[in-house]
Amino acid sequence: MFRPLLTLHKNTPIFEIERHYDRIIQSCNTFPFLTQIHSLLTTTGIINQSVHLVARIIIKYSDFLHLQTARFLFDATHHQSSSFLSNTMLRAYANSGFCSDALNFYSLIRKTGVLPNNFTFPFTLKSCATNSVPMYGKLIHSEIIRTGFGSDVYVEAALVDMYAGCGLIEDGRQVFDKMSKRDLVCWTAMITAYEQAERAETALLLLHEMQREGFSMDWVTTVTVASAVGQLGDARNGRAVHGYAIRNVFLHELPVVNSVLAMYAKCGEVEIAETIFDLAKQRNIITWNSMLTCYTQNGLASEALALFEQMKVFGVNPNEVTALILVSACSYLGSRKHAAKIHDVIVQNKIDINITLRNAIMDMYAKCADLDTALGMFKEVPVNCLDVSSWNTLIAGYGMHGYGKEALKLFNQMKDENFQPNHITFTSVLSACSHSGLVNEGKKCFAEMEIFSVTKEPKHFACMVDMYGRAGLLNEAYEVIKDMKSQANDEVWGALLLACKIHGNTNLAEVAADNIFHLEPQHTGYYVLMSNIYADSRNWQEVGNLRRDMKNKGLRKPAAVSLIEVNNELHGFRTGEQLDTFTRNIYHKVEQMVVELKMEGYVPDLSCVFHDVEDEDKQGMLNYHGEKLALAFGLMNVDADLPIFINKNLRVCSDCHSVFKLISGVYRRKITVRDVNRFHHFENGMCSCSDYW
DNA sequence: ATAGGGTTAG
Repeated sequence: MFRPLLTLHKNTPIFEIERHYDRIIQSCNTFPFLTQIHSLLTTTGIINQSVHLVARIIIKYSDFLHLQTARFLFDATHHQSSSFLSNTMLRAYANSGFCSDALNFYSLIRKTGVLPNNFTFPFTLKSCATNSVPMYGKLIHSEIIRTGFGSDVYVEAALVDMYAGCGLIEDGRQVFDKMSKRDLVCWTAMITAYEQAERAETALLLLHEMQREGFSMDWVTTVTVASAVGQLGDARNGRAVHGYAIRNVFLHELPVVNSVLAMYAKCGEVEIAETIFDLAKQRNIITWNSMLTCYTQNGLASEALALFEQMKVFGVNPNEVTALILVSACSYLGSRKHAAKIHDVIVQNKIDINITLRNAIMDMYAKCADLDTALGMFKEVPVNCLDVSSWNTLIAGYGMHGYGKEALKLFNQMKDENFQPNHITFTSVLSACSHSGLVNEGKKCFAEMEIFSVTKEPKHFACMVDMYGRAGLLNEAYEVIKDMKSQANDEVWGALLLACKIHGNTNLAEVAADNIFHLEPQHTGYYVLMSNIYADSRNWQEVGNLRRDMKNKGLRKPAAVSLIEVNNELHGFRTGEQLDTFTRNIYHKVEQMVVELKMEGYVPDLSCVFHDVEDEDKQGMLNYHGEKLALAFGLMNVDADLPIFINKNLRVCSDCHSVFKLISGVYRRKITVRDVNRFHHFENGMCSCSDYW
């Protein structure tokens, strides 16, 4: 409890009384305690003598997010016309995120004739920035000029930040350029503006300009610069920033640790990120989320989920960002068990499921082959609470499972509900049509893009090429590319290349490959595809040439991983894994499987083996493809009446595809395989993709 | 007796 009033003498000067209560208010840590002090000061009449104490209490109320109580106090005082107290009220609103209240309050005090000063504007501008209300911001800007505060550095920095927050960087830049004297904060504000607008190069150019002017980065600047470098994904530059942070002892600041960690994550330097995480003296939720993101973005979703377990051990509660990261990790893994668990975590921790998170969860279920749950979540939401992404998610979900008709139905329903389809909607619809062989419907949708004034991007053309390719209409596919007004990218040519592989057209394939290798000389997948096409036509010389080409460029086929969940545990299989007793059993099972299938008419597709070896070895290598190992493991361990679900990070090879089809017939098993592009549902010797993928 | 630039997710 605080010292009773009695100990203060009746004649104590007001400044001492102020100092006394000032300390008490500052150290006050509960809301009821604060109201007690408040009423004490009211009954003793002290509050009417001290604007200072009123301000203190207002700020303290806002710390407890009791803005209404703060406002009552403001309205009840006799000092309403003081600029200082109005600024305090404004600050209370602005700093606790009540931005519209702040702006309303600003209008009010302007109307009642309180004079704004150089302190008033930064608070107001901050509210405009976080609220992103450019109209209002510009209005305030003109008032700043009119009232003569246009060349105060604080006000100018706040203006730059306000314009940036409203997405009007150029207006911010104009303010910045006109400044007569710039300090480090202004420079940082401008650099941050570019960084936030994803213009990292410009941000770094401005940084160099700043350094030429003789300023060096402080820790706040370092945070922004690390973000910019992360955007560019340049690991060498990243190490330079990290080094700078170490030399200047900035790593004591948690935001610096977090931004450097996130930077390495974006540069693909998982191990350095891990070291930084391990060595961090303190961690907050952002540190944990950044590390989770690092794993998820670098294809290490299992590590992310394992780290989340750690996080629980440390007693750190997940927030809505954590939820999004975990959901996306699980989408990648395609694990139903984790999907249910993560959904549960979200509910248990009372994380607000806003529409963005809800869409992500629906996407997760779709990618875990659980469309029903996704659809159920969709239907739970009133139509006016959905957004375009909700529709897109479900349309894409149907599409990747090969339910083209349902995807189209949703698309139509979406239009009936007056939602404006965007570029992603059309990508989803077109790819749904293509996955289901709905050529005419696809053509119609493609034409519809103009009606909704959605610009046709390469990815949309790629869908069209894919659609014609699937139908065997290679000329039409080629025409689509020729008709493109913009230049075709590797994605578009890649779709044509795939069509050529499936329909065995080596000549057109060479045209496509030629273009691709010019556009994307580093992309391994296309070399593999083209080399398979040559192998199909028994052109071993060209196969050899391509392989040498790849070797010279230092390209390697990325490691294929197949995941399968058995008894609530996730197992990963890589092609040709080392033999131990565990895998030896599985290899044995595969061989046994192959023998049985051969009796059913299975002929191994040796062209699927990339290596230039004897056919007998090829057969061996084929057998040890990760998805076959996973399947064998599944057959051995999953109950006969349950479906088998395998998730692969690359395309399924055509030999594995035939094996899966045969197994589904001979062993009467339902098998679902998710590859990079889509789902394959195998049943009764057939696949939902109709052998085109 | 008050102020401006800051990190994760999409």
